[in-house]
Amino acid sequence: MEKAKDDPVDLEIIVRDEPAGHKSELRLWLRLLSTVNMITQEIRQRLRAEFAITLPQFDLLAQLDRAREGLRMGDLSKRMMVSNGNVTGLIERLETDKLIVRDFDPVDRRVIVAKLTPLGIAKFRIYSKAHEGWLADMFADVDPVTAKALMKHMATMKGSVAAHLTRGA
Amino acid sequence: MEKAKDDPVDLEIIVRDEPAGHKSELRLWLRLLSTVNMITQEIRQRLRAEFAITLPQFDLLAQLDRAREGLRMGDLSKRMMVSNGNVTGLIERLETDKLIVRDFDPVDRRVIVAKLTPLGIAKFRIYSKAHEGWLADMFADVDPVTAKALMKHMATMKGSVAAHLTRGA
DNA sequence: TCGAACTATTTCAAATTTCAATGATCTTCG
DNA sequence: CGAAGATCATTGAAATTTGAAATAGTTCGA
Repeated sequence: MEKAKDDPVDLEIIVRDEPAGHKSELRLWLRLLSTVNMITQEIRQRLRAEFAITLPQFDLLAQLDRAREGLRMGDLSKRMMVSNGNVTGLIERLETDKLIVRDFDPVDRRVIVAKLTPLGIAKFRIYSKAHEGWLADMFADVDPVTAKALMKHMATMKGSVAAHLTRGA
Repeated sequence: MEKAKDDPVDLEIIVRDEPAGHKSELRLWLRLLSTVNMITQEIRQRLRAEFAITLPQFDLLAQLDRAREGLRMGDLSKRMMVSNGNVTGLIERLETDKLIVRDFDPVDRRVIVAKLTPLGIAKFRIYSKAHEGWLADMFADVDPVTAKALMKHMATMKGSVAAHLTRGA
């Protein structure tokens, strides 16, 4: 006796789980997102309260600190994962504050390279140390084993995501 | 023969690890952040391309979809982890599009409750299904064991962070 | 070498976002 | 009751952010 496609039980399951039961992925995503948001807001608030600097500006300084020879606007945009126009505005404000400078590339005159000034380096050193301390505080109850597992599993997840992007497949 | 504090090797380690060796926390944070950014940008782009809706608007609709009886502006603000003023602007645009409505609370006239319209419910249902599918795609290479471990470990991390916030301890 | 196709950056409009200040309403307590 | 203090939401200014269009410069093939 055949059953399959007309089995009422199967239909019931299908209806309840429309359309493909991806709830667990959604839950994982929401947990990831809310945790990151929580941390982000805490850092934003502390940067403002203690150093009167915004989080996006801190992020940009951090990129330049890691690349002392400077970065092109486009590279900054890619590394920060924000739009080109966004970087232009941030750079303008930081240049006004004398924390960075813009230099034209003599070889390719379309290219602009931004780098930290000595003042920018000095100030970021201070911000950066505090920032690391805040993270260590917030992660204090995460034991090393858990942290290590997270590093590994997040690498897996990041790889999966990167492999399934619409654009940069 | 005593050694300890004058041991050159120990000093070397200390110097290299100034000021308190929180590099591993920083690395974990950056990995978390970049992964979430990658996913966020992908979802933002797909929402725009396929449904002509912005990510913040989708997020707000999602909150209201989970609370069919409606939410106060302040609750929306807390759940979305954004400022009060931000929610006001988002709600105004969504109200213009007839996706949500605002009602005064008859008991407490300071309170405003936002809820989905039937149109909002119908449209969000479509957006939501697509959204879940995109997540499932992006997480396709994350095996269930890894996913389960991530759920658990992210709960630990979220708890640690929540316990060490400046504000809402 | 000319011009079409690319590439790097800026510009612009609209939306988002924060933070502080304001307005309106409630609550409490003398 | 009635004012001080607390709560809820909006407003306004400045910064951030996106996405598309515009600018300027480079490259490469006919």
